[in-house]
Amino acid sequence: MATTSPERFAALTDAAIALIAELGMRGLTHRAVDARAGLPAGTASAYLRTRKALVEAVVQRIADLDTADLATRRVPTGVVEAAPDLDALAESIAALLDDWLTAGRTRTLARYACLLEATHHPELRPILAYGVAMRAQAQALLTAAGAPDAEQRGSHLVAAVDGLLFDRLAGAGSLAAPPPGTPQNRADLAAAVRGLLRAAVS
Amino acid sequence: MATTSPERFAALTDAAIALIAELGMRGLTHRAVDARAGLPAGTASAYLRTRKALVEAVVQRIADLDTADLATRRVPTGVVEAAPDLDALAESIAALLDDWLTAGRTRTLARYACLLEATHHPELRPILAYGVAMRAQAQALLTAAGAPDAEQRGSHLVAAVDGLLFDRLAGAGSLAAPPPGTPQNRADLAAAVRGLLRAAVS
DNA sequence: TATGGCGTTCTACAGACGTAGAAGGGTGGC
DNA sequence: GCCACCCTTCTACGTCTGTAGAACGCCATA
Repeated sequence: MATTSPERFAALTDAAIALIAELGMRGLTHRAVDARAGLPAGTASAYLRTRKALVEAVVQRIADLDTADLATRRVPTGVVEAAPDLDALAESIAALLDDWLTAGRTRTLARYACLLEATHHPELRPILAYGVAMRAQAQALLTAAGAPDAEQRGSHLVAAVDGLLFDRLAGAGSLAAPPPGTPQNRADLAAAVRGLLRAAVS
Repeated sequence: MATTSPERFAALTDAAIALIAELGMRGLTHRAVDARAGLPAGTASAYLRTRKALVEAVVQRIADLDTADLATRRVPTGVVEAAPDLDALAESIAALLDDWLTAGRTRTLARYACLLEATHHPELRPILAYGVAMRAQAQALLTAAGAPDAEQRGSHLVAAVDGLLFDRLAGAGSLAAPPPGTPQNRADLAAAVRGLLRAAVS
């Protein structure tokens, strides 16, 4: 219960996220977190005694960063009106995806690892927060656009966009896809998202 | 090098896949595989001495099962003609997804875990070829349908469909989504896939 | 200056893990 | 009937991991 220094706590969880991204869940150990964070051995164990606590802290941290991230990226103004500017929206979503593939790649990798872990550990459900937020935004958009079945379509839309993200992340389509961070990739992603948006509102 | 009994080998890799699905990559150990397969302790270690070999065998097995699975599910006849029956195709894709969420859930979970693992272990990448096969089919379809940018759109399509699968698997959309295996789920998936197909060919 | 509390750092330990090699046992050739 | 071979099974061992608790040092108070 020695949760006294917030920056120390943040350093630990960030180190844990980096480890998960680099080595997978298997690489997440108390000692590795200490080393990665540059803190004396035993620190992670003192702050988060059990491994469960460690994983839960990671999930909470990712969820917090995600919601903060999504909050700063508001949907472009004028988009949720009756005649939404789908192209502009597609661009901004593509930019988000590209960010999550480059600067935010670490967190994205860790998030998917936790998502998989949450399959058999319901207490990790907070990791789903980003999806919930995105779904809400999508459903609001589709409702405003007057699309039928906004709830269902919004959910499908988010899932499909998530698929694009995972695809680029895992390199499944690496044969033809441009590397993340390049203008081509953003353009390619924007084209894909544009198609998805158009289909959702039609 | 004692790879003598094929059914023993298959039992080991299947047990390994089940373990990954249940406990994640962290649960994949030689001893756990032995126990799960009901074979004497030390068997997995004898067949697949290093952990790397164990993981690679798992990946290979998943890839084999995937390609065998996809080979039996041929695209419905008359679909790749000039006027493809998108609704029928959507139905059959939805059926595949639903199968992979129920009967094939174990393998689906293990596949995503391996996909994530392949991110930092390139030697695992070439073996996970299920996406390649699906992409080829999608691109052939779109080409036949006369869609522009068939290659790019086919890739996006597969990624989006994969997103639907992962979404249902991880329960991200569990708030509103019907449980896998039910007719509602198949119908819901079919609706989503239909939208994606229509957008891809337009 | 002494003292008490509290956050930090270190040490301990049991169990699990990866890996290697020895022991065991059954089968085919001679 | 005997032997050699090879697959299987068992044992060994050094390392890593999770978890606990003791030792330490710092700061505030008296």
